[in-house]
Order: sequence, then C-alpha cells, then structure tokens
Amino acid sequence: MSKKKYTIADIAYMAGISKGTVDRVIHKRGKVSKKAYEKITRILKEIDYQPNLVARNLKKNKTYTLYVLLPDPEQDPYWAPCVEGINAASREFQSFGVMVEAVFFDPSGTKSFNATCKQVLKQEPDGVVFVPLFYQESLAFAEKCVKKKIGLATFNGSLPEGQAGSFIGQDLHQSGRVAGKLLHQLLGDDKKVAVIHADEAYQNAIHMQEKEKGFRDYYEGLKGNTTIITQTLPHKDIKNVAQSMKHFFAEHPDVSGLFVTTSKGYLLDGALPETHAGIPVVGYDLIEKNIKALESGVLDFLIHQNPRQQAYLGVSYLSEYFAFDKKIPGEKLLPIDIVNSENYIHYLE
Amino acid sequence: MSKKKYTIADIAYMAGISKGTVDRVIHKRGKVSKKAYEKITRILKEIDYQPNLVARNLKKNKTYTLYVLLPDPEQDPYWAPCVEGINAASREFQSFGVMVEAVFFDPSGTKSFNATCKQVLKQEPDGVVFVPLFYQESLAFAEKCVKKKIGLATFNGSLPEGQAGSFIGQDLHQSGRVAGKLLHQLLGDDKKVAVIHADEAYQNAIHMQEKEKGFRDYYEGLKGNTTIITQTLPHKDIKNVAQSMKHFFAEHPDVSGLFVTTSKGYLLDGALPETHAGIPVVGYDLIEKNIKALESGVLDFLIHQNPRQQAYLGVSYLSEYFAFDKKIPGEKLLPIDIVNSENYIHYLE
DNA sequence: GGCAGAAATGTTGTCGAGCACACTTAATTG
DNA sequence: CAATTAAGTGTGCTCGACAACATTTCTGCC
Repeated sequence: MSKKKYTIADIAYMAGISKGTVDRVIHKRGKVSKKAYEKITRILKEIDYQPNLVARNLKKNKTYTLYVLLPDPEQDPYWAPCVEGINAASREFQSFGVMVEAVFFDPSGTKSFNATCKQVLKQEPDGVVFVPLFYQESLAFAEKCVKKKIGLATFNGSLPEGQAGSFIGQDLHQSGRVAGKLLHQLLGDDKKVAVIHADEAYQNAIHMQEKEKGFRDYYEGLKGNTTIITQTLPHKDIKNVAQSMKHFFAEHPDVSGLFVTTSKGYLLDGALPETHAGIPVVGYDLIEKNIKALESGVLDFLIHQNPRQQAYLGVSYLSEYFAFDKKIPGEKLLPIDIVNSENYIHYLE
Repeated sequence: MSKKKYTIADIAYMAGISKGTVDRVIHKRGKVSKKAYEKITRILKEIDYQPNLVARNLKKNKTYTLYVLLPDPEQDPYWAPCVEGINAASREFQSFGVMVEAVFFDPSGTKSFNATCKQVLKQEPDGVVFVPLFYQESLAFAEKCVKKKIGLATFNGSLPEGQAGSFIGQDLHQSGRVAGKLLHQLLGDDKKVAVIHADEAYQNAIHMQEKEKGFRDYYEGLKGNTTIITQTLPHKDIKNVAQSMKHFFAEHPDVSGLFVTTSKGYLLDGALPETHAGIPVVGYDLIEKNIKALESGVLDFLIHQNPRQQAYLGVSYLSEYFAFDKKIPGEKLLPIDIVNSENYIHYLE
C-alpha cells in the first residue's frame, strides 16, 4: 500500500546524472539527450515517482486568491451554513497559500449580482466559486472568467455543460423522485397529491420545475393511479397562506399529500385547514423554521441539500487545483439526504 | 478573512533580532531575555502569526506509519467501503509523510484479532486505527497502544470513555430512534411492531441492544399504544428464515412492521409469508443484497452507517495529528443517513 | 585542428521552519 | 582585574523541488 519515497536526488544518483537533468525530464522542458531521457523515464516509471508536494508547494511560494460569491445569508438563511463551509476550507488551505474571500450579493435582483461580479473581477482573483442564481448573468460572468483564465466552480446550480470548471450540487430531478418515493411510502398507492411551488422569486423557477419533473417521473414509473396537481403560491400570497390553502383544499378536498419544492414548507405551519391538518408533507432544506415544523409534525420529511458541503467542496476543489495541481472534478453530485425529526441534528452545523 | 503571511524572518526583522531567537520564543525553549521574549510575544500576537505548515512539514521530514485493523471485507461486505476510504485518506496524506497500511482480521472469533494486534504492535507504528469488535480484547490492545504512545482512533464501535484517542461512528441509540420514527411514519399510531435481531455473531450484541433501546425509547416517548416485541434470529436459523418467519407470524399475526437491527435485512426477501408480504421493514447498511431488497420493495428504508467515511475520518484524524499537530477530536458522530430506493445511489462508492 | 555555437549537463540559491553550533555579551569568582 | 562560566544571541545548514545560471560536451564548418 505504501512504499519508500524517492527524491529527485535519489533518482539522479540512480541514473548517474545530475538532478537538474532529472528535473528537466519531469517537467518536459527539453534540452535532454535521448539517452538520458529514456533512462530517467524508465526509472521514474519503475519506482512510480511521486513528487513531494510539500517541497513543491514551498518552492512555488505563490499565493492564490479565491473569491466566493453567494447570496447574502441575512436575506435567506439557507445560505448561512455555506459561510461555515467556506471558512473550514479556507482554514484548511491557507497553509498552502490559498486566500479565500467570501462576498455576498442580494439575491432579490440581478443588480447586486452584477455589481459583485464586476468588483470581484477587478481584484483579478485566481479562482472564483459562485452560485449561478441568474442564468444569463452567470453565463456572462463565467465567460469573462474563462477569458481571464480564472479558475471556476459553481455550486447549488449549474451552467450549461462544456463550461470550464466544476459544478457541485444535487441532482434536482432525482431529488424530486426521492420526494415522490417518500410521499408514496407515507400514503400508499393511488392517492391524489399536490406539488406546491411556494414563494421564491423567479430565479428558482428552473429548480422547482426540475424537482416537479422528477416527482412526476417517479409516480409515472409506478403505473398506478396517483393524480398529481400543481399549485403555485406566489410571493404576494405568502402573508396569507392559510387563506390560500383553505381555497386550495376547498377545490381539491381529496389531496392527501403535499410536496413543497422550496424551502418554504414551514409556511404551512398553522396554515392547513382542520380538515387536512396532519397531512403528509415533504419539503426542502434544514432552515430553522423548517426544523420547527418538522418537530411539530407539520412537515414529515425534509430533503437536505447540504449547502455547507457544497460551498466547502467548491472552495476545496479550486484550492487543491492550485495548491496540488489536482484536476477539478467536472461534476460532483451530493447525496440527497432524507431528514426527519430524529436525524436532523447531525446535518446541522 | 485572510491576511498577509508573516515568516519568522519577517518577525525577526520587525523585532530587530535574529530568527534564532524568534524561534526559541515560539517553541518556548528558553535562553531568551525577558525583553526579547516580551517584544516577540507581542508581535506574534499582534500579527497572529501562523507558522507555515508546509515548510515545517518539509523540515521535519519524518514519516509516520499508521495501521488500520478491520474485519475482512471478504467475510462481511459491510467493510468493503472502508478500504476505499482508507485508500482515499492514504493518498491524501502520503505527501505529508504518512504511510497507511490496512490489515484485515477474521471477525468470526477473537483469535485472528489478537494475532493481528500482536503483529501490528511488532511493527511499532506511530498510530493505529481499529474496529473494536471484541470488547475485552480491544481494551487490552488499546492499553498497550497507550503505553507505547501509539496514536489511537476507533471506528464503528467505541471503547469506554477516558481512553486516549478518538471514536468515530454513529449514535446507535439515536439510530434506533430514527428507525422507530420511520416505522411510525409508515404505519401510523398504535400498531404492533417487532424488533428482529437477525444473525450476527455475539460481538454485535451491544450494537443491537443499543439500537433496540433507541427504538423502544422513541415509541415510549409517543405515549401511544404501540406494542413492541423482540425476536432473535440466531445464526443457525438463517438458512431457513422463511420457516422462522412463518412460525413468528403464526404466533404474532398482528405485527405490522419490522425493524431489523443488523445488516441482514435482505434475508427477509422471499421469506415473508404471503399474509405479511409487503409489510414495512427498516434495516441497516447499504450492502448489495440489501439494496436489491430495497429495490424489490422488501425493505422500505435502510439506515446507512457510512463505513467508508468512518474509516476515512479515522485515518484522516490521526494523519492530521501527525502531519499538522492538529488535535484529535474525541468523538465524531456521523449523520444517520436514511436511505430508500431513490437515493441510495449517492451513498455508494 | 581549431573554433563558434548549439546542445546537454551540472551547480547553486531559493522557499520557511527549525535546530545545532558558533559566537557575543554579561555576571561571577578567585 | 583577568579568567571562567553562564546567559543570551546570531549564523548557517537541512529538508525536496525547482529553475536560473554556469559549465562542459558535442557538432559542424572553414
């Protein structure tokens, strides 16, 4: 499993040649005779030479600057754990010359995002990790980064493939399937269920649709007789969810389970009509209010998207790329964690 | 968030003194005048000096040897992912002079375990990560390690507190509660359920009991009228589970849900009498056979103990301790992952 | 053969921490 | 007051990778 470690000096000695030449072979910067090249290459292979990353890093002695762009956690608590993840990764890699700076933008419109992007570009960072909340704007930003040869990673949302850089997040379609399965497990066959798109500004439209697709997909695969209806709860109505739900259930009294595609499941707390109180609900995200709703029994399951880990990995991937020349994984899909009132504690940080 | 990095030379220059003295202050090895000591201490605090771990590590140039003792995955597939976790950690830390060696023992008796321990001790490793499958024997081994000042970490089982070293694993009691909650969610109130201790040699007795306690604990907290009965399925009977289950349900026809406390839930596949086929079952561990049973619908939920991560963390903690002087966390409880047929894929490796 | 110029190879200093050793003061003693 | 010793301080080398620079060897050509 492990073996003796060879240094360049060792190899030079073995080949009866100076370490300068060995180094030239390793880094392919020419000016080496065929004979020496082959001899050294053979030895390298034979001993499976692994350069000492510590020494390499010390010599390089370069500092890399990473910026992380994410929505302001003050405005949406979903993002709060990210800060902790960013800090953890930052601590871990600062010894290797990686400096990490987190920047928040206002998620309610594109203006703040654009301004933040501009500001970050001005700092000429080596790498950028960001949440592509706004599609067009994110695309433009990513292009600029690529042009400037800035390392890229996105989390909690992806850009069209072919983009250089990494995407870290969840398979939303599959998470919809998980929600479908959970409701199915709770309800049994042939029931009527509803998908609720609660609140959330337009930028999450794609997310919600993906989740709904997965959800419907799951039920279609069953070939049962479950009916699925979709209900949008626009922002203007969230002040009176009770009213909205009353109307909803008046119209659809036979709906026996709900799937809330956003982190706003807690809005149902105290807002379900007596006739349907206690109805199974599956929602998203471990924010404080949802956990309360989980404990009070309003919500049955939450799907955890692990924002902390997403941010942590985003920073880690770029850091490892800079510090250790590691490849950046193109796509990293995190587990779709199922959370109920008994296991949520371990997912909090 | 991040700041300029100071070197010992920087500090020496600032204090108008040589780096030798600065070094003496940092490492508290005396021979420094009060004046110099205070001056340097002040500067160190002021700039919050963080030594460059890369340089430190390079200078030390020491290699540490870790041994990992775990049950042979060939005999119990539960342990297979551990090997992958060990390898991942090994790769990560080999640049920092940490050598990792995995050693398997036969879990069916204490003999192989004892022999392996002896053998490992003979190698005089710097650290040991092991699975304390056998209580007495593990205790003795741990004591020997402590005496020899060998770094310690255990996973998937703990030793009595007060032991030096780290424990990585799951809160078994709480995982029993999770299982209780899941069955409760699937069944509703006031049902009769059964805890099945299936197979498993004696060494897992404590695990199973802890899980059962948590399970009962959950239902007691409800103050409902659920009845819980316990059924042990001894090793000699696993060849004829169908027969055993037939008898069981003949005696307890009103049992409407099962909690299998071991990784042997898959044994129920094809072994449930027609009268009770499709009954909700919660089990443990993502081994291949269980996943099949999950997909076929025999099992409804599995609780994932994440053996891969447990092993990975065990190795990582000790490695970071040796390589970076990091403290070893006393106890690390991993999330109790709930798995169904739609999300298991992300937990496999 | 001699010599320019290219090609190949060797040498040395750097990165920062850390430590052994050499060195300079100050204090102590005969 | 010189000599000895202790206390405090400074210097220089090491770890391994790496690259700039210095040096040697080879090649072709007059």
